[in-house]
Amino acid sequence: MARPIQFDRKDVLEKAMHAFWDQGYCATSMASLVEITHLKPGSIYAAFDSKEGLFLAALDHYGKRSTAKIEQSLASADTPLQGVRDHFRQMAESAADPIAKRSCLLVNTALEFGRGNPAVLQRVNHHLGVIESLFLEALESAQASGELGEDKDPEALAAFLMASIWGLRVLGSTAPAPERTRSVVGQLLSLLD
Amino acid sequence: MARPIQFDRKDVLEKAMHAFWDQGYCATSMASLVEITHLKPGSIYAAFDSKEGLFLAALDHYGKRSTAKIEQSLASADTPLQGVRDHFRQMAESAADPIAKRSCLLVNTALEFGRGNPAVLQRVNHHLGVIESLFLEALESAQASGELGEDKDPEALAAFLMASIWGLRVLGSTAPAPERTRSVVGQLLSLLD
DNA sequence: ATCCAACTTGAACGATCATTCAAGAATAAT
DNA sequence: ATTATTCTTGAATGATCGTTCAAGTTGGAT
Repeated sequence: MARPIQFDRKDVLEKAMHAFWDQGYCATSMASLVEITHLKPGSIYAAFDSKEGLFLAALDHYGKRSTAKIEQSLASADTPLQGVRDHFRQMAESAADPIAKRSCLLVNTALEFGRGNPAVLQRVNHHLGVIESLFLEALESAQASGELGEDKDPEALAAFLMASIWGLRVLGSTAPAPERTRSVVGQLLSLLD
Repeated sequence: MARPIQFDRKDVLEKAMHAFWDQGYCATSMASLVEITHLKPGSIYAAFDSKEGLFLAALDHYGKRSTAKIEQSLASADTPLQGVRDHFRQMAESAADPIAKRSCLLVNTALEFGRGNPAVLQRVNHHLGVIESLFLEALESAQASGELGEDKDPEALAAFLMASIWGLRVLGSTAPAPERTRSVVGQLLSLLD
């Protein structure tokens, strides 16, 4: 029995996410968020409590977005292992595209906040954990079907794949050479054979 | 024929480096740098021009420090390939130690500055390039002596090792489990066999 | 039609930001 | 001892930071 919210929350989160992704948490000012979201300060604070609140919401938005993309890669492949390969090849290609976003917001956040902010780090670890479990699931399924050798350790491989993703993301923001990224992906995927 | 500088430049750079390493460039205020270095604002600006100038100097200090450490690992090993292995094992152990510094200042910097600041990114890429060339040298030397198989590609492996370092550094700042890091290192080193 | 709770607005807040600068202190050369 | 030059000091600068709030606006409930 009152005035309903005027803005589209998803749209605002998407815009805020890109701002934080591009510039980092600290370097993204409230003034720029006001400009980007076309909201006034009061509306932002009413909806998200604080700059950190808005950031956490944007982080969750990013997390869901990322896991959905991976789930799609895995689901649309012929076999589980092929899905994993597809996702990494796709990552290598997008790293070559200058328009595609650099690095990974989760990684950026983990590094920017250090051990300083438990609430933020817990959220980051949660999303990273979900992603890793998707890979682990695929690897275990591949092993069950005989696609992945019995001598392989799915858990160790999943952890390794996560570390590789992070490395690739950093690689993408330093060396823009496409063949370089493809070469690294080729190396790491050879561990799945 | 004038008053000489009173402070030890290396000492100041070391302190500033740790501050930037811990908190990032943006989150490290001039006020905190004044406190940490025990210099007054005027002295800092006289010696380093600006906050960014001090940061670049601290970044170079970090770069030299890092390359020296790797050179030592490689030089003190029995064989080139063993030196590479030693360095990664050592990295896995230090990642398990909560006292050891998290992540890598070069990577943090690359991610924090994005494509925004060419001067900073160029410096980061330079230091990363030096480190990669050290690994490449070791791998080529190993191949020449027959320690590394002729079927391996030293350049691709060196690029892969760099990506792995970055992944490990991120891993260290998210999941503190030591056996996890050791497992990842084991996986990636198996590519050298 | 009226009312009231919720949302929106935009100016204003004190705090902190990086930076400057004039005055004081210290040294090397004369 | 004097001078010339540089470094050090610490208060002050304007800008920008995240945040608040009182006034204005809107729309569902009665």
